[in-house]
Amino acid sequence: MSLDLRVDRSSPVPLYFQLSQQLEAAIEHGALTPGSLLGNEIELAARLGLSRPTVRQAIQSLVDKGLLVRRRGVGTQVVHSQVKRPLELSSLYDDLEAAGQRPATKVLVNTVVPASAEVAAALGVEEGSDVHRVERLRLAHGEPMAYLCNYLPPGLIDLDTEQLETTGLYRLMRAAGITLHSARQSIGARAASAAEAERLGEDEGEGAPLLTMQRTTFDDTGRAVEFGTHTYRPSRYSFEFQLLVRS
Amino acid sequence: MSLDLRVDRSSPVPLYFQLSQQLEAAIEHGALTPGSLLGNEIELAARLGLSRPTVRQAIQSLVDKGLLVRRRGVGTQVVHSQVKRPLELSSLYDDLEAAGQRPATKVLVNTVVPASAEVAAALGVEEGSDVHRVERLRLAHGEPMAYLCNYLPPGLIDLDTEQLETTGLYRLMRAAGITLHSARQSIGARAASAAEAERLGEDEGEGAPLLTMQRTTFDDTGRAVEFGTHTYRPSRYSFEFQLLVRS
DNA sequence: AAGTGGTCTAGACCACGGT
DNA sequence: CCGTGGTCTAGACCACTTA
Repeated sequence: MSLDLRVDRSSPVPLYFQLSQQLEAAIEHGALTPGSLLGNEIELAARLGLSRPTVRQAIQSLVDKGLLVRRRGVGTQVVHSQVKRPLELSSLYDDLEAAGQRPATKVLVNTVVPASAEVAAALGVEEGSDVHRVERLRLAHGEPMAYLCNYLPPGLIDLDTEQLETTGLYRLMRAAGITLHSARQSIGARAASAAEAERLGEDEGEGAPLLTMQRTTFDDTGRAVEFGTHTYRPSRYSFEFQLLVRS
Repeated sequence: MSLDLRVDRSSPVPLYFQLSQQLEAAIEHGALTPGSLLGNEIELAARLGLSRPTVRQAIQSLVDKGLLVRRRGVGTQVVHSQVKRPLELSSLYDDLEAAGQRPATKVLVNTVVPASAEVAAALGVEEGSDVHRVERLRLAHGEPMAYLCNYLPPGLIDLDTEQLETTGLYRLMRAAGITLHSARQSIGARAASAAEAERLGEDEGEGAPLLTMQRTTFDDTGRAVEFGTHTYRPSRYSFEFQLLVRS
């Protein structure tokens, strides 16, 4: 059926990006079915009036996303997949909002404290120097879901309690011009203390299983911009993500 | 210091790959320090006798890995980082081996069973059709660390109990010519049943917190090749990984 | 204004997979 | 053998950052 592809050369959007978006959309809503061939690059380039490298760049970006597979001597195929989106550095707030869970946040603490050894090591600052400390309780449908304790280096961002209650920390950082780049995460589990169980509303009380996550986030210059220790109610939350095999 | 870079045109290894490997090695052992500029692409291309697109391809691959950052009008910098390796589809066996933990495996069950509704949905086979079922206990230093229950579609791979005890499932699949492509994971926590606690040697017994993981793995044609339900002793294991922000 | 990366072209030859 | 993707070249112009 030949797929209606076209590029707009007067647009400021790069040509390869226009093409990759259209291909992705075609895959998304089923115009390109799993397993179907994409047709060779030279023909595709000729049809669109583009050079082969430009077409390759578009296709490669979708291969990197895991939507397409290329095989020498065969061609480029749509992956056969239940595959949807790759793992990304996600915000719990955004995750909940996307799931239609109506997230709410209660800021418990928003202050400046001297950095403990652990926090200093994670953020790359002097032990005992001032860092921001924010403790929040995240609720969904009025039920506690997670307890979030975060540390931030000073002077990076203005931590307004009201803003923290209406949006996520990541969104605030991005709005402050910080380009998030990578994060190191550790996910584990342990038994709750009596105080933790109480805080999260776990009826089981002390000893109830908790899902824990520690994360240090870096901006594009490699500086640590946030260190967080989070605990989740496992009955309410789990981490779901998609991995791609690195080639 | 100018960094001793060179390419071997008689090698079958692609030029861009030779270059990216040398740059990565230079970053790894500190010849290129965090924050340092890489010098402009044109000059680098001229110095190596390569074309600019080839040099760009080398640099881009390191940008994708999170080792370099590019800025228009500024240049290409080494990321400032504690950043090491990106998240990959990992094998518990390989992880443990890399950590010097001397993994051992005890195969508890290796049989063929009719697929339950959950397994059938995950593997994309008919409910009640035959699937392989493997239950293993993974030990490190002689201590139980995880209980692994996996299902595989029939006819994919020869599941030899002896091989399963000496290596990981992923390595067996790769050796059988299966190209792993992506996986969908869910990580959570819950309380152990009495039997589970016993199996993992948790003294706390029933109610002890467990770290749980469910994973469906797909090959490069998008077919599900493995579905697993794993439980880990949280005192012995946690998931550690690095995320990159998708651009 | 100068220098950087971002995009794009129009070719070329090679390696691999299937016939 | 032919067709595919994989790699590579030698240019070009543009957009952005910094001084």
